[in-house]
Amino acid sequence: MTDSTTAAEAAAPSGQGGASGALRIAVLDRDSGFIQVLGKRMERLGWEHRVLASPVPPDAVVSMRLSALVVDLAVLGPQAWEWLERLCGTLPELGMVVCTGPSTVAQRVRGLRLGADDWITKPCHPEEVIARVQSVVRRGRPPASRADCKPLLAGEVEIRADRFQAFVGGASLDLTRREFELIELLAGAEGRVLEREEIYSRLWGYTMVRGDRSVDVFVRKLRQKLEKASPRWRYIHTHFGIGYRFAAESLDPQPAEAALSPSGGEDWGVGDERQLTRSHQHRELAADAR
Amino acid sequence: MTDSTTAAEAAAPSGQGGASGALRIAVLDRDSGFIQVLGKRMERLGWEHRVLASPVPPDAVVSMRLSALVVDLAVLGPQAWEWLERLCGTLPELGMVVCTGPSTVAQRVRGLRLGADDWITKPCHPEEVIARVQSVVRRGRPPASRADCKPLLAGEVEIRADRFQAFVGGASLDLTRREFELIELLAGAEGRVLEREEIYSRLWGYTMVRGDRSVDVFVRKLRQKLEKASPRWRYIHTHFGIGYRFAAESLDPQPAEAALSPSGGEDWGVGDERQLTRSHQHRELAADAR
DNA sequence: TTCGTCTGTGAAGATCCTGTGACGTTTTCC
DNA sequence: GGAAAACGTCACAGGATCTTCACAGACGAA
Repeated sequence: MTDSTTAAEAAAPSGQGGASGALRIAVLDRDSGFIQVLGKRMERLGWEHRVLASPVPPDAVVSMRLSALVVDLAVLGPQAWEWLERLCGTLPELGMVVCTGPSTVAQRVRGLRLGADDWITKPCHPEEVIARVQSVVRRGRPPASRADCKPLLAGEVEIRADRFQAFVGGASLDLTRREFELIELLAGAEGRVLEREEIYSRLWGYTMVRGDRSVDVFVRKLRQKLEKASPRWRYIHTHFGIGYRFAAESLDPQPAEAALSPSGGEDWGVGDERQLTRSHQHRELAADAR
Repeated sequence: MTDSTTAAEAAAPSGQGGASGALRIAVLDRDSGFIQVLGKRMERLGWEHRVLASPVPPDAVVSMRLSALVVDLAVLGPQAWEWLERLCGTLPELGMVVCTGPSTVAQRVRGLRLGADDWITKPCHPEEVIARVQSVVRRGRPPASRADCKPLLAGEVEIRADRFQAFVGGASLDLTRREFELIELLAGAEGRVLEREEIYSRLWGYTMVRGDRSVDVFVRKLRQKLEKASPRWRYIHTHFGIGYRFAAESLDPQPAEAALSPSGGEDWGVGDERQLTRSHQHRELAADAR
């Protein structure tokens, strides 16, 4: 391989750089002086970084779980645009900073339109590159730190982002990281149907390839644990051909509504929902219960 | 106020530009030539934009619900940095693009660190500004889910894109994916007649072969479910030899029009419609009433 | 009114989708 | 270094959904 790595991997919570300040950056360039200076600077910041000397297939980039990629288009040769487009298409979350020699307005516009997040013209000061990378990464990341959001409640389940866990009656569901991310995502969108592709791209950070069953498998695992801990409720509902929807629904006839009603938030009439999905429920429950 | 506005306000759903491509942009600059060219370009893109000629207090910016702000620091004078910092602190979601005259690396780094999302050096090409604004907004905005579009209302039916479902009186119609796509398409074009070929190509993604009955079959399924859930209304109207038209029409004598009229919103001349389809309607009602 | 064409309808078969258990690989923790 | 846990992939079975077909009824032009 044409790369070198530094620093310990940093349990990147969601496929992207960690919640702390530590980033994973790759630099695709051949200008050894530039690389060296930049590398030193990043090291001082505690960023993981690796240098790539030759074009890397998008798939390989995916597996690097980067926060951002700094790339000199010159290294890519004639297929630069195609490469850029493919990569940005695959990893929309990845911060893509083009740092390359003199260019025309048209080229810069093209690059930005294809998905690049910033374009720096060489020669440039490494500090500016750093600042722009930070800017790009900062922007791509949701501002809220997970610590300070209050726990989500749904049915008997309590989802606590600060602990990466869900609880039922105080007992942990013992969710793995992926399982937790999934329930957090679903519950955060309570009521809405999330498409598989969306779930996948938000959890894994890149676009799902057709036929991938990972989401389904994790939904099953989640359901199993939820079912075991809270057997009288159904939480995850399948929408055939689309994806999944999270909504706590009691299996008991009419469980005193008030007692366990979910978070107050802006829900569009959960009451409705209860009734209106009657027929729906049958199907879903039938499906769920099997 | 020192600003001029174009375009009607457009209930920007979530503080960011709408789910479509329409953005709300403000330009804080005094270079009239630059402003004009940029304005023209944005207009062509259908963006709402306003020009600010003097520093605006952050609170005022908040109320503008912008997607992005393009600012020339020169206009801000000596308090530029403080202003920038305050604004970025207040509105981390706002895309902040600095577009200003020659600067030092230190200045650019400082600006980016304070929260600017991009920094363009004048003189620059308006197209590049546009592209960079797009890039900044694209990055800041979650991949644009269909979640935040408000439900469509027609007669007794409520179509909710976030749930991939239609509801009547709170009860789900239990539409399959295709059925939902169809009702969404038809209702989205309420009043207009959609040709089979168009429906087909928009739903299936490729052109319909002559003799294909798929559209008809799905219209029937939809009608069945609508009829069952909302028997006193007709929604889908056949236009012989052409295609279908969606319009909620009550079968009750004259149900005080106002009481049950559909969503208030921007109407595409319902009045017209009523008249011009007069002859048509006879036919339709006859057909429908069977 | 008559005929050719278009649309509504029900049903059957093909197709696609999801739930599930199992297995090999990678990561984490001793 | 080794065991355990977590992860990702696969194949299969059962369902849900889609597509196609044939026929009957409706429509429009002559």
